[in-house]
Amino acid sequence: MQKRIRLEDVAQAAKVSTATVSRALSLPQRVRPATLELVQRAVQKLGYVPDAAGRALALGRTKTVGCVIPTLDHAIFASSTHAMQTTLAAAGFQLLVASHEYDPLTELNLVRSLQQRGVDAMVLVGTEHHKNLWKEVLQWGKPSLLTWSCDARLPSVGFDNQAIGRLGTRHLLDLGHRSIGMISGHTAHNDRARARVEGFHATLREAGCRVAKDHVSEQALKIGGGRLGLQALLKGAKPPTAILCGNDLLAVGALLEAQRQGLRVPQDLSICGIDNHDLSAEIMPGVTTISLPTRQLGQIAATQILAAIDGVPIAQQSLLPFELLVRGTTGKASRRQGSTE
Amino acid sequence: MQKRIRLEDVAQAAKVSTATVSRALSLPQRVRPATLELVQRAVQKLGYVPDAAGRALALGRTKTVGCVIPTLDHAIFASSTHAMQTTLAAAGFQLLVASHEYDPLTELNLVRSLQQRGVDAMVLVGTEHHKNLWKEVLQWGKPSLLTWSCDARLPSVGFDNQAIGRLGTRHLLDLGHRSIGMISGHTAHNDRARARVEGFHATLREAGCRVAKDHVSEQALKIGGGRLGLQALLKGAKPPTAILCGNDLLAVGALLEAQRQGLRVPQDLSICGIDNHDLSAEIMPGVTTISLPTRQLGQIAATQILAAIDGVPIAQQSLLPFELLVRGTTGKASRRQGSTE
DNA sequence: TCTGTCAATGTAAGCGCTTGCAGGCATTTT
DNA sequence: AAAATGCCTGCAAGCGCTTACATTGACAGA
Repeated sequence: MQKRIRLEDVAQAAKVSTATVSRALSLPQRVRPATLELVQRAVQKLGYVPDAAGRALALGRTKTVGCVIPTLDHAIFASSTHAMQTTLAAAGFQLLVASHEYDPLTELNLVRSLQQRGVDAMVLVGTEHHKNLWKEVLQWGKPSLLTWSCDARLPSVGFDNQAIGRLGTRHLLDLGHRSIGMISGHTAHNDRARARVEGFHATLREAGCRVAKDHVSEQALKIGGGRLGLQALLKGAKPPTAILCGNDLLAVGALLEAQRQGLRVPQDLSICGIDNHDLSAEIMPGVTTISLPTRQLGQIAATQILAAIDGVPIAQQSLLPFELLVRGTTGKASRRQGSTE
Repeated sequence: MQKRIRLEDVAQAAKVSTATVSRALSLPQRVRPATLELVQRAVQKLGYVPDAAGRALALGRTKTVGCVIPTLDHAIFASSTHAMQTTLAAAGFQLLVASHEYDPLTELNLVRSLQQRGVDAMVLVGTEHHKNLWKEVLQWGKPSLLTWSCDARLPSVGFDNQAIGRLGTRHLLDLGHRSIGMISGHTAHNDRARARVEGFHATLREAGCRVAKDHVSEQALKIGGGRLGLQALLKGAKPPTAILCGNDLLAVGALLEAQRQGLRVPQDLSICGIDNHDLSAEIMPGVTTISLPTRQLGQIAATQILAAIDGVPIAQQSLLPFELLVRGTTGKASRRQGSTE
């Protein structure tokens, strides 16, 4: 294992000073073409790779953005994160991703660790965080960005999750359903899930519908959770005739479970998801869902954060649009269903 | 934005030297308890956060591991990567993840960028890479690890992908099928996919079965790909009676498409996947698949890489076990099917 | 020919941290 | 009581890079 090649080695090989090499590499136009050539040849020959630590120390910037997300297991975060990464990479920035599995303390530690590592900016998901996290991020002195939700305390690019919940609920109401349930992700430490449930409740309240306690079930955000959720909702005395699900995996789970139990979807039960997961379009019947532009979210977040790093003032709050995609799992409430109350 | 707090500020506040502060933080037992207390109080009061760049420069190590994967979009990489991250985090290491979307040149650049950033080790996926990547990784001087596949050139922890292809094919043969097709992911730049296809071909050859050209279709690794793949295979003169799919998303796609076309699975068509995706267990009928311990893969990879960083010699090749999970999408070839040839 | 100008290059001072070395002091050993 | 032994602590050198400032030299104008 030969010693690492430093800028100085290149300088020696090219018979110029380290300053010149440095300039040749970062400001080629400030160096005579002949010299540039010389340096490049030396770099080539020695296989020189600049050391980011040294540069970071000298510059005080690392060309790195930290991103702390709840989990990589959901396709949805994978997709927005990936879009961010791509956009940042195009600008020469590296994305440092870390996930905390919905644990606020872990999240706090991840943020600290990223700050230590000198990231130039930080991207967070959601508004609910450890108390200290807010404090430390706000007094950090480098740009931070909230995603998925919006909050006045920090520039944000995300959704009005309550409105998402409302849209889904509205759709079911419009179909004539009056007994509507919800299968949500766990709302502890998850403001997105909570807001969607709030939207659900608010809309029903405004429509004059009562929501039975046992018409809402919290489950893990996966297909199995949807199954369990439906089982729970069906156990009640008056099962709902329509269900809003916190995401599409839950919706698919509910759909599969309904089919297993011999319920016809949508004749006997309507199901609406959120996310527009790949699967929802493919399965039979197609899952009615609310489509969120997640790639766009990542891309916009990246653009904003790059602007912020450059000191350009950025929009405080960007709310992204979303849209209802009616497919096969939602249908008119039957006469009998609708009349119930 | 107040100036960043440095070690020296802490030293001043605690009225000791920077050396003592440094030691207090990294080797507390080599400092008098009273002094330690003093330093800790100062750190606390000033909210000091050590700068990783400075430390990296002084130490020559960054406590960082780079990981370059094809994509975050597949649950399967998300899962192994996540497991790695967790294990590394427990040891105080950060994982730097970057994905290249199956583009060798992008991958090369990512690797270089990570090397620049001074990662202490590198984790790669698969054996197929840009020519220069191999060269540069091998002469890099820090530990690297291959995952998902194995290759003698580098320590590896992964699967015998050809054997995986064989196992699936064997299963279909054992059920009496003789006309077997395969829907694979794109094999360009993807040695895993290619090895599985090879296993498929080899097993059939050994069994004396001919594989028609139009019995193998390459598709994008998603449900839609599975649909298209099945359509392609059914177009041929003698459609196969059983299909091996490169992963479970393809299998589910094939299943859904078969159902749409009125084919009964498994009576008219058997389908076998690879991966054991969540979905496969939930959908009806359950998808027969080969289950791969992906979380374990991530965990083992992390453990190995940590050992390598510590200079402990590690196993050159770790092949992980996998297992056939027979569910509802594969069944005996019907008399008529079996007799064909 | 001399001076002023300007572009190209070199010199050297850090960036924040760790650590080998040496000094200072208290406790033991002789 | 003097010398030896160790434990703490401080001093200062450097890790690899950038950049303000100094220097050099070429060329234009006088």
